[in-house]
Amino acid sequence: MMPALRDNFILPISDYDLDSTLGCGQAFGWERDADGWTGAIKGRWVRLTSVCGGIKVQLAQTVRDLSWVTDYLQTNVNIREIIATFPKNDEQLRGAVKTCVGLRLVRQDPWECLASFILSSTKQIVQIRQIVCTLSERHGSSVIVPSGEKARFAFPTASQLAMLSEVDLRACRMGFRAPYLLAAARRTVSGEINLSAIGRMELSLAREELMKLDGVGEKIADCVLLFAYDFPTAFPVDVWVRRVLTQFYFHGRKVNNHRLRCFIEKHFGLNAGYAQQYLFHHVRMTSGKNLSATGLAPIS
DNA sequence: AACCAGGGAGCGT
DNA sequence: ACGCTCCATGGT
Repeated sequence: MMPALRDNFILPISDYDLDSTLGCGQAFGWERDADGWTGAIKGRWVRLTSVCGGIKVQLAQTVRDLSWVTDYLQTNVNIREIIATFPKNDEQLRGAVKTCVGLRLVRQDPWECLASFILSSTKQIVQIRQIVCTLSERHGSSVIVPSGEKARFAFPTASQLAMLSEVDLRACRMGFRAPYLLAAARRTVSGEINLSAIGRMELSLAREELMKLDGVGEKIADCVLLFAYDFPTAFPVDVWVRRVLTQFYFHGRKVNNHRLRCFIEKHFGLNAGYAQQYLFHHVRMTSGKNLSATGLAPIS
């Protein structure tokens, strides 16, 4: 029997915190208001609200198939099973997990994720959001929204960006990242870099492939591998993660990259990427720094 | 008003 | 392998 045509659903799920998941800097196209988050998945308008027992999903049009939403939100993932794969005797990590209950990883579109993270270098979360928003408004396709809702725009496709000029991109306030993004778009369109094929590669090869792109180093490659592709051991190391790793596991002494990667590989296990996300979120929340500029403070 | 944020390229060591 | 500077922008 076919499921009914509906434009709103409740996804029954526990341990899913929308605020930390959509606001923590893994995806940049979501907008928060008083009671929920609005964004677009695969060019379709979506509004998500935390309700008792799950997540309320509102759409602009009726659908039968919700798999594009559940795939994005990864609501089929059993987070307890993931956490159970973390190292048993790591009290520091356990503590981080405890302070971040409900933090999840979502599964993003590879191009949008790659482009967003090319834009992320040396930028704070609010600024990345700002750039993504401007870029989408000016160069992305408009999305069908329910009556009364404000206009929304999908993140521009590689083809949409490839035909622009560096000047057009710089006008979206992305500075020196403009030539990187433009080249990535053009090389994606030309097929020189094949984003679908990357998902089928072995992790280290996929990483090398992404790092062929100008403006994509280890950190950004790992973000794309973790947030867009199914590589649960990808482990992005930014300054925050490096900081928390040296504190927790190296007595605050500095470690070279090689030793750090060796440690990560042998310590965190099958779902290292999730562990990274908990450590990242935890250290940012507890660093004592003013997070108002990061977009995290008003969310939590 | 200088300085900071903070990833990657490109350099020199 | 390591360290340094620059990049563009917006916030403090």
